[in-house]
Amino acid sequence: MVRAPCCEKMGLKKGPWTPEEDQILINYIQLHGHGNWRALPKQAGLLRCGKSCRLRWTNYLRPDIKRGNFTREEEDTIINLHEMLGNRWSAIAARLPGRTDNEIKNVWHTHLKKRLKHSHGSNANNRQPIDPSKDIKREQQPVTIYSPVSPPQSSSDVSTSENNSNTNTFTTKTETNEDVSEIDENFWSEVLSADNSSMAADFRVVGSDQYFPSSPPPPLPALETVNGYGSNLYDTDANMDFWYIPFTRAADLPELPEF
DNA sequence: AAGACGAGCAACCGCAGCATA
DNA sequence: GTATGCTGCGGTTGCTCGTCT
Repeated sequence: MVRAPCCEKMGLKKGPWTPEEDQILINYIQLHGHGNWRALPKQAGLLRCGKSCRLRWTNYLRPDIKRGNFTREEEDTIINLHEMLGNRWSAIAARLPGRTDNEIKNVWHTHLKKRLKHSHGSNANNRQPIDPSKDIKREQQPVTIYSPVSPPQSSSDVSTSENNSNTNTFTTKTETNEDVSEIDENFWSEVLSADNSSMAADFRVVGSDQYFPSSPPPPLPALETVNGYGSNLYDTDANMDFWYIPFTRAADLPELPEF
């Protein structure tokens, strides 16, 4: 089996895009969309392969791309999601509006890996707090309870309190990279039937994101204290039919280590 | 001032997965 | 069931620019 000739051998251009090429691509996609990437360059009059066009569009020219430095919150989100998903950059990018998988990958390799290394020494894969400034004992982290059945509509609907060491913890399976765990049907009724104070006693943030099959809830306000990471409380996953909440009802979690 | 070096980032490469014939 | 084509993804490369010596 002979591999198809690469762009260069086909007389197609490689390397950095010129502003003129960018404009041609933008104009074409605005007029016709990008149904077939392979056919696009020919139809648009570009001496590029379809792959190159797609990459240029998705990573740079798309109108919803957010340019500029990553905020601390975005970096924390990436670290958090990477811990959960691994090198699934596109899945991570799906939760960071305006950021591309390529950009996130670059940021990870250039900034975040180093940051993690400095935070935890050589063991970058453990589950200890990421930022030294957030290096607080789990028992001191604020507790935040949300009901995915009826998501809170404002920050006043959120129950937050300081945790205590006598937590009677409900738990569920820790999320793996690939699986979506099933939540037993009693779970959310337990949550909903609990008043705020008992919820604070029953649940705690354990520093792990959790997916819950559900329809996407309405947007929530960002809460700076949640999970110590300052991220939104939940986010939708563009590719999957569920959403996640950055706390875990931790049924089968192992004993949390003391720090 | 200039060369060496390293960081950051855009772009490329190759593979896997999916759809279709 | 198999071959083929297309797209998307993750790993990697190499260019550019800033900093250091």
